[in-house]
Amino acid sequence: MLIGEFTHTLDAKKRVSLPAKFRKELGKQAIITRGLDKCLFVYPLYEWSKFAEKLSTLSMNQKDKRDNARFFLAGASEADMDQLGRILIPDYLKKYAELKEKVIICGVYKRLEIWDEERWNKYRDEVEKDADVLAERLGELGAY
Amino acid sequence: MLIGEFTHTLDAKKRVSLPAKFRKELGKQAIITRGLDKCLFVYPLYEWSKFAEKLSTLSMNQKDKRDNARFFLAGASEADMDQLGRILIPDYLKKYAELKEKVIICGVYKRLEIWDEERWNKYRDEVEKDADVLAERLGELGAY
DNA sequence: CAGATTTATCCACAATTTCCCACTACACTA
DNA sequence: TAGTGTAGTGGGAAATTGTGGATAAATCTG
Repeated sequence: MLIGEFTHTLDAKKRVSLPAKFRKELGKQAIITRGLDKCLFVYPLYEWSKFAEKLSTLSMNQKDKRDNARFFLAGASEADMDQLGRILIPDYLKKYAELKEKVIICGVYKRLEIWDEERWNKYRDEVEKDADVLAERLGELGAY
Repeated sequence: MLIGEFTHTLDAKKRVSLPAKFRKELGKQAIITRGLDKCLFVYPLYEWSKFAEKLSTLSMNQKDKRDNARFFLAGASEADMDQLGRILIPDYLKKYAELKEKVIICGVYKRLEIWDEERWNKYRDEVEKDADVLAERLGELGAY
């Protein structure tokens, strides 16, 4: 189970080291793909293959299915770790997620997510704000 | 497994080098043909024969199926790589896909697709906008 | 058949990627 | 607190990749 939040740096050669905690679980090979909300997803190979297999069997005759397959498959890339547990972020994924030097790596159960630090902070602030509102309402309604 | 996205150039002699990553999987010969959404499909020989087999056994008495078969089969052409892993794009395919100098080569699991860079970017932006749909699909396919 | 144009094969350069090792920082142990 | 180990970061050298061009073979044309 991949949980926790880490700040790492993306070096000039577009490498990031994955938190040591996650390495055994990911094994030697992981797949990195476009994720939702402009972050990147990192899956252990076996998790991803299941997903890819399903995607690839979607009928080619329907445009929305083709679109989906392209987004996730073309957006994916094998990320094999070097001996120090770092992976390489392909250019197009770096652009997609707008990664700068500092990135956030967080575990979300079966996958990791990689965020640009700034975008992550903004995102989290918003979620937290919403949570306050939610909590307030709950309080008003006497749900505590 | 052919995945990933690469930007390459189509030179004056209508050659493109295929990403090194894909070469072993494609072998010395591939089939290139018209693809859907105005891109080109590139199949490894083995995958192509399966695909062609399927196409040719489609019922001959439905017009749309016949059209389909013609579209893919008549448009196909052998693409043998030179020693540096480049293939030649026939004129009629170059026109069909409106290829200019910069092209995108992306892997969609069992085939490659070749897109004109501009068209690809526009296309992807649109797909990306439908994040809701993507998220939904992810859910359906059990990627959470 | 000669000349011209296209097509194929080969080579060379430059830039990127890959692989390896070194350094620092922090934590845990003795 | 010194010592040991691990984790994260940075950089150098070698190998590979992508691209453009040169030369040779083939095809076309008048």
